[in-house]
Amino acid sequence: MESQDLRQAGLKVTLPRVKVLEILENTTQRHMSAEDVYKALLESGEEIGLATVYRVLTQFEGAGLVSRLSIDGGHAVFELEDGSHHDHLLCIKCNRIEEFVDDVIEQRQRAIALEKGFEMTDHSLYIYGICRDCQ
Amino acid sequence: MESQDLRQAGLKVTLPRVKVLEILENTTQRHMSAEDVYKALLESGEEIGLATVYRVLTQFEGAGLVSRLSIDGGHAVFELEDGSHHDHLLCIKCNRIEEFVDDVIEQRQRAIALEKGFEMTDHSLYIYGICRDCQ
DNA sequence: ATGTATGCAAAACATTTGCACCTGG
DNA sequence: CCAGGTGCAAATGTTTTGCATACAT
Repeated sequence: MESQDLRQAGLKVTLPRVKVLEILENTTQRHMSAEDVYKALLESGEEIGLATVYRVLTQFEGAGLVSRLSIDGGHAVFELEDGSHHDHLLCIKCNRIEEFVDDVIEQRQRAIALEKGFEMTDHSLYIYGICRDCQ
Repeated sequence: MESQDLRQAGLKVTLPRVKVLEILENTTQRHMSAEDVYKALLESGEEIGLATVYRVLTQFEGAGLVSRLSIDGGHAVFELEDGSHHDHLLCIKCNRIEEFVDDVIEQRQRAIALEKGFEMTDHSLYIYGICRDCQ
């Protein structure tokens, strides 16, 4: 139940937060922008402001419930956090997003950070291309 | 000489283009935002509009004279293109940007795209961390 | 009750665009 | 001369914020 997740995350259980979480959990589309979530809310008859959607998603990110991807600069999409780190492949034609995990890359990144004297805190990797269906 | 580079890139040699290119070539700071370039122009006494700086940088990108990096979503910086592909390490404290090349990662990316049926067109990899001097 | 959350409208921000004017070849 | 480039101001799209009101605990 969503209320539990919210309470555990230290967030007060409010209608907008429950509804946004419901949308994220029930969508077939794993990656949604704030606007997408907002539209989905309107479609399910919820009167929630776009500003609130942004606020809620940002809080969810802070609480570790979702993660934010920054696609092509100036457009964020959110995905439910499932604990498993992964990177993304994006189709530049249909905007499909696929996920992948690659231990070799993960390890090399750590090695590079070390070499350069950086304490790695995060990384972002996007592979852009044309997916099977769009070729 | 800058005029040559511009002509070769198929761009008419105009004052704004020459000046922007000069800034990029003479700055110690390899990575500059449009705003940075604009300010540098003002400081060197050039009256060039910010809109023009954006237009020029975009044309330069198209012509392969510079490449555009999209840092943390919604803020682009430009670097002179030197022909060598590389990725970036960013210090989250001092905003320093370092470059690196890693063939293992490059190759793995290609392999992943292939596996997923994507025809890879591009990729972006940023490692975030705290640099030696900021730790 | 009371501190937090929300809605709305307005602001912020980086970037782009329309249009009249200017300029390079 | 004339296509293309520029400056300015206004528009854009996304995200954030101020503030008065509403709500969860």
